[in-house]
Amino acid sequence: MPEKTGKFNFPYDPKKVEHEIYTRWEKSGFFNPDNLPQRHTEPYSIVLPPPNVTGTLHMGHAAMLAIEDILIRFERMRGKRTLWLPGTDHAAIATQSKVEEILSKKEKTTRHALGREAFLKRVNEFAQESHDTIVSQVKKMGSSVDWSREAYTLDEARHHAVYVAFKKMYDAGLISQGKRIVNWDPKGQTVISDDEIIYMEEKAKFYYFTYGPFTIGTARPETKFADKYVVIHPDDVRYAEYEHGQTLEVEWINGPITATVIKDASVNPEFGTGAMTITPWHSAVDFEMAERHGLKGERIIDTYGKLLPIAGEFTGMKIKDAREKIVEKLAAKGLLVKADENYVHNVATAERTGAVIEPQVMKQWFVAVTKEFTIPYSEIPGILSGSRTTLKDIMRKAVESGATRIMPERFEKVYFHWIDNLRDWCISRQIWFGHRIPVWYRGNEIYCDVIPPEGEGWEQDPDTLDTWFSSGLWTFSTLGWPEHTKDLVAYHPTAVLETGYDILFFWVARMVLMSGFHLGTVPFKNVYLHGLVRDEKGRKMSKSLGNIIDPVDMIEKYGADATRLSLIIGAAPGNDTKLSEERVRGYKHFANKIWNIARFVLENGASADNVITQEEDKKLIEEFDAVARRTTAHIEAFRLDLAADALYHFVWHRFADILIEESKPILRGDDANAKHSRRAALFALLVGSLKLLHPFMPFITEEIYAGISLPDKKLLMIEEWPAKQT
RNA sequence: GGGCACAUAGCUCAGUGGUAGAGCGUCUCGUUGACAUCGAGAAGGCCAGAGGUUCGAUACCUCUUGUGCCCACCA
Repeated sequence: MPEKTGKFNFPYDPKKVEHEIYTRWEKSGFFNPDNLPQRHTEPYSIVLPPPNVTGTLHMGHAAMLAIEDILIRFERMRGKRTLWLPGTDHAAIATQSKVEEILSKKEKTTRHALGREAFLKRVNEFAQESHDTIVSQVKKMGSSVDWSREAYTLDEARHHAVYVAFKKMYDAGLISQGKRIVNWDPKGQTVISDDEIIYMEEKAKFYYFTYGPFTIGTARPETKFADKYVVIHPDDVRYAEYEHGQTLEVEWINGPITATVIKDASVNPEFGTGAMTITPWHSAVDFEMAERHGLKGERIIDTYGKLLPIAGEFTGMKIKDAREKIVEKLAAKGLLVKADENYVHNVATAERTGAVIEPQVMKQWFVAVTKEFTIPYSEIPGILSGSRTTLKDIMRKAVESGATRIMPERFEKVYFHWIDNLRDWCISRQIWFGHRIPVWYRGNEIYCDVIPPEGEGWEQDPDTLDTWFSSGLWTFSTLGWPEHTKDLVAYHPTAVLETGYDILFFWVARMVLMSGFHLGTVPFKNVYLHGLVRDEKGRKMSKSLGNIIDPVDMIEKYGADATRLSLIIGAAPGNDTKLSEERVRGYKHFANKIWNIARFVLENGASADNVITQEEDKKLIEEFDAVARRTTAHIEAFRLDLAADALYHFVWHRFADILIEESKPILRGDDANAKHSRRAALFALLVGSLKLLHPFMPFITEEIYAGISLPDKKLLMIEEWPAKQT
């Protein structure tokens, strides 16, 4: 009877072993590439997309951690000097609004009541708590990140990098202050960028008013007080009798005004009556039109969404309340022609606060994306060192040239399309949590530098930077830039940036911009975009739907390995994944299967002492080698889903169901040679399978491997990958 | 308005120029020595529709329909 190896007699219990295994890995020091054995030479790096310190990790984060850990563990076993650099993101506006929400709900107070300093203390406390939770969750997933290099977008080193970056771009003339029309969030009391806007479909009333000889259409009567320009298309025959620049006396909301006729080709003659009035201060399109013709605009709405004194009797009213009243007044004056009740349009809302965006003309800081500058050094194909270029050009060429490859490829088109429509990036925010803008004022003097100016009377700009400004530097600020560090030389550009397709523009493009400008290189060679993790019905997971599956719950119940596999198999790059608890449970079964394979093989006396002598056993090894090569090819092609699926199939339905079953009679038979050889084959298959499975299921494979006796055995995480070439 | 995808077994999805695969589910049978967190087997698909290219198309091209997403936004 075969000897019983006690350890394998019990069902596999991930909960018992996972924490201990992670500690073993951490203690080994091998997460840090500096400690890897000599065979690990060629650097390979991934920076972890830093989770926001706004709370806890969700399944999307878990998928990200699983994918990146697979790539890192795979390359580490292949002998690369792997660095996976972790960190967290202060997430400026997201974190600030979260804390403000807590303050208003639980303590009935506001940030203004607390004051800047006290409020920031609260935010930092909150951020610290979130950080600690996130770190523990990252560990639970088995992520082999180098904690010794952990970074935070708001820590000292990153703060320095942000200031240096700002200063350099300021000096190059790419960052400047400008009075332009911006997206004002009246609830958040800050400006936000174009990308932070969500358009919501809304049914509204569309009014037609008499405006002198014209009938004009509008959905926003409350902005019309200062409308002194009536715009028509130059070729519109209905209005041919009116000249561009002609003035007319018209009766309007608060009495007669002088209106000027403007002819502009951007007017759509098909829409409404083909005649409109414009409000340059509160509409981006109107603002541009006004700029074209040198028209004056007036401010009508304040930063709280209330009407200014220009509104006369309506002064101080909220725009929503004022709307009906103004229509009533116009109707009373006989100027209302009709109202269309079924007008559907898209209204811009703020991503964070949900408030309706009120365009305003304000002085803000911008990054110029189409302004030419001389790039001192460039490795980006198509952009020569010392040549004139633009940030937009850098972003385009980086991907166009193939220096950065986006997967799946279809997102490259999306990326180009976005770049073509890109406007200057507004980077100042009127919030407190974040990197304060490194600019100081004294009277008419302005000073920009990494260190504050000397002398009396200087006031620092109260605004902070868009969170994506600091995350744009992430691939190199984490490696010690602006210092010319060893890490920076070895690990930049990084190998892969793996993230959700939803932040392609926010983040990926900004990193390309920043790395291109500051280093003259791309930030990463590959962009791997994963999909969203949805529930089993394909809905987004959300609190209100109550369909959130918590990764920590799944790990507690089924183990990290099963959780990882459920997020990998069936998840092609860029495609959304549907996850259900059933699936996770299914992969727990698979973990148990692996456990029992090991138990069978080891209990039947297989060990490193056996030698393969039989022809059919050699064939088994060949079969395994083919599986190893196929797995390797899939991972190299970033098809982790296919790699994992192929392994799952081989291990369960080939190794367990067929090879082991066929081995039983041999192992119980009388042919000593056959028995010996088959033991060797099963042993080789077991050890090989553990290696192939390790990147996907690191815990159980490491645990089984620990129970096997082998000469020169190391931790499985640094053992050699079975397939040398594909 | 512009663009990008997707449509394959009940469900979730692979796939390839040579008339289809997996997992889960369903059904039947089996099994006290690796594992019931199991095994063997079965049923189940005009590969969305139409046309074209080809000796041959689920796969390549065009159109149609349906679904999802992104961008822009017209007062």
